[in-house]
Amino acid sequence: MQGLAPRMLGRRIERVELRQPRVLVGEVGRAADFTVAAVRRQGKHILIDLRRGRRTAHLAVHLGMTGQLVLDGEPGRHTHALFLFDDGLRLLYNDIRQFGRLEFCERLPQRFQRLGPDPFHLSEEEFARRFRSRRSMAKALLLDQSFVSGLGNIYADESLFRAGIHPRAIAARLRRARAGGLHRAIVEVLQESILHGGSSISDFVSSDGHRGRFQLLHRVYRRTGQPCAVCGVPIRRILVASRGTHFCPRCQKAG
DNA sequence: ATCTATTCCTGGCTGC
DNA sequence: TGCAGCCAGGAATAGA
Repeated sequence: MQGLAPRMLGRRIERVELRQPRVLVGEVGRAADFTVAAVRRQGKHILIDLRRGRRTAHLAVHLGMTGQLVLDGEPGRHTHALFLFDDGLRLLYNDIRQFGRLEFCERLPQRFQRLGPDPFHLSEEEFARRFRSRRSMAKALLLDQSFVSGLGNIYADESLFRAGIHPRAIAARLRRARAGGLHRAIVEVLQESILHGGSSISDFVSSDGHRGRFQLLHRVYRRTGQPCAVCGVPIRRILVASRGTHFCPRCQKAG
């Protein structure tokens, strides 16, 4: 997103080419003739605010697992939309598994109002209060976008590991200090991954498939059977909220 | 409120 | 070497 904004801001969309209807919502072609007024993020959604005279609209993008927004790349077999700007800049939306969505809308859909707060904009106290008011499992809560927005499977597992909290721990049963520690772990993990380029969309240009440095930071995610970096006990994998969940059975406690 | 299962889809992996 | 079968996963949805 940070890579997208400087180049797209103020540019007018001259032409739109659409390939795979499945990932497209609304009449994406109507984005033509609009100018990019802002590029921002809400949870896992990237919002491209558009303006044409007094009219406003949005391109709302959710990358899902394998979606990519690519500037000036070559369109391939997984390119579903192509935006050509007035200065020759080209924006591609690629998505291999088509779990992502690219939507054109005049007003943001309801689901945006249901998005919970960004972890960065929550105080530790507020997070702990919200967290301890819920009776669901810690991992499920972190994945619930109406509780906090922006966390996916990787960062949920990594945050719980750093906080030493078992993914199946009941949120309401954790002591306040532990809930606060979880908020610190979340912010730490997110900041660290951003620092290592994990969230910079323009870095995804490499066609060699999502191999960012952030993978080197993972201490539990997809490390099943490998020794815990802290205590050496093998990392375990279980299902929580129908999601593959990785944790250290010694370092992460339910209490 | 909160749980599970299901659906979408493709590439990567396993095993024969 | 080829190919079938299985699996992951974000979020919406249905049903408990």
